[in-house]
Amino acid sequence: MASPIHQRLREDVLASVFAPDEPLTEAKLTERYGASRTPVREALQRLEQDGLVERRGKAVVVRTHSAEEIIDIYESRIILEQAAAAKAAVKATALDRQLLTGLLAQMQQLDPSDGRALAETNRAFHAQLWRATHSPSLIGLLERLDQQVRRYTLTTLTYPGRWPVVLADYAELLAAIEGADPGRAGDIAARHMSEALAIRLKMYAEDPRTL
Amino acid sequence: MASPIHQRLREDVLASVFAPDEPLTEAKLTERYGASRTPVREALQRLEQDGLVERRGKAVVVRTHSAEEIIDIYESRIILEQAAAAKAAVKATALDRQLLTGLLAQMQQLDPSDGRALAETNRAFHAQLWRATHSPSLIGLLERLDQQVRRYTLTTLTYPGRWPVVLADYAELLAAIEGADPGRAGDIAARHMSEALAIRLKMYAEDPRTL
DNA sequence: CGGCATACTTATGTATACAATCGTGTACAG
DNA sequence: CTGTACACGATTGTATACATAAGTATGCCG
Repeated sequence: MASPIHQRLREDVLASVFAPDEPLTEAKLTERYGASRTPVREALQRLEQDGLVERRGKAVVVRTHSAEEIIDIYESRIILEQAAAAKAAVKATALDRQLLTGLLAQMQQLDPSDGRALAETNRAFHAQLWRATHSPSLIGLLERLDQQVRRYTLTTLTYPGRWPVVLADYAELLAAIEGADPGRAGDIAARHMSEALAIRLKMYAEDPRTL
Repeated sequence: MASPIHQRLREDVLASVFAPDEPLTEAKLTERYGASRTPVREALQRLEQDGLVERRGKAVVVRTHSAEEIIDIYESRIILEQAAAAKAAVKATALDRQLLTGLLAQMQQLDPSDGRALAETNRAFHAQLWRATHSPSLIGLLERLDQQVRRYTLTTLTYPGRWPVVLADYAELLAAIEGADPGRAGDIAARHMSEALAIRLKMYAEDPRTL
């Protein structure tokens, strides 16, 4: 499986290639990706199940989220990230810790204005933290939630003054994991995600279009 | 959408109609459900994404879980059920509480040996509790986890002495929700699910085939 | 002039034909 | 007798033709 057009369409949706109300007709995608309707339909179905697109009437459009929905997803994610951090503190192997340390070092050398690089490495750090739980179900749930808001997450990292705090949080989190302290690791993760939500809310209040 | 054969196939998989290593060939399903390959393939893909079937080499088979995997899923579910109960204590409407009360009353009048009825109403109770959170993301995550182990959950409820404890837990949980006490509601839910996991582990130790 | 019915256009839902691939069995060689 | 290579069969992946239904525009009637 893992049809190439499935991934290409996903990337395009996440990269906001399509307007929020632009109908993703099978004919259009067929031409765009040079495949027939069958694999296109398959890709659309998968993205629909992932919550990245939705059927509106007959047409399929990229799914947008209201402010309430994004808050809701964030709140669920706070819970899962807390649980993941706590579990990682118990289950992480030496390799996991090494990889996390390396990623943090990488992040510390980035240009804080390069939003794209920030988002990319930040995501890699989170993904590695999830893997460090060695819990397939947790990883699956977190990936699912992350995907649904990935189109929006770029913005919080470039919020004035945010990036240094992120780095400090991660350093503290790693220390808690090194110390095998699940309670502290969970608290840090929960606080970190709560702050991210708070920033998002503030940004929304300042300019509702940032959604 | 909501193809009827998708639901039928799902029900059959959950009802263990197919052997764990029986290949679900499209030809066979085509004949069984009287549809062509296209909708059958669609159904298979959806079930695959739901984690109910998996591709083994070329064939698709119903997914089985090792003891470790089931424990892992339970542990994630403990976290989510705790969060859901806590949130329900805050967000539940009068209607939600009424529905939960009604379901509990129903459960108290069931024959404790009728495993099928127990499982059914128990599931309805959980589902209503999830809805009482009014959190689409939480509901989605819990539904996802539940589906993956639904084939196994029947058994814990009929474990000797378990059912009365379940009813007592639910009554206590409802009281916490009525009292709008999220901490207590979460604790009860977490304890309840932990006990369910413990029972499953005990059953597995007594007879590994119960998986 | 406005609303509703109806025909038409366009997109999706379904079936089937064709292509490619994977697994398997068999035959041959070492 | 065993390991490997090759060929065949079965099953899935892809393309396309056909059926159906939803959305839309137009024209007629009120």
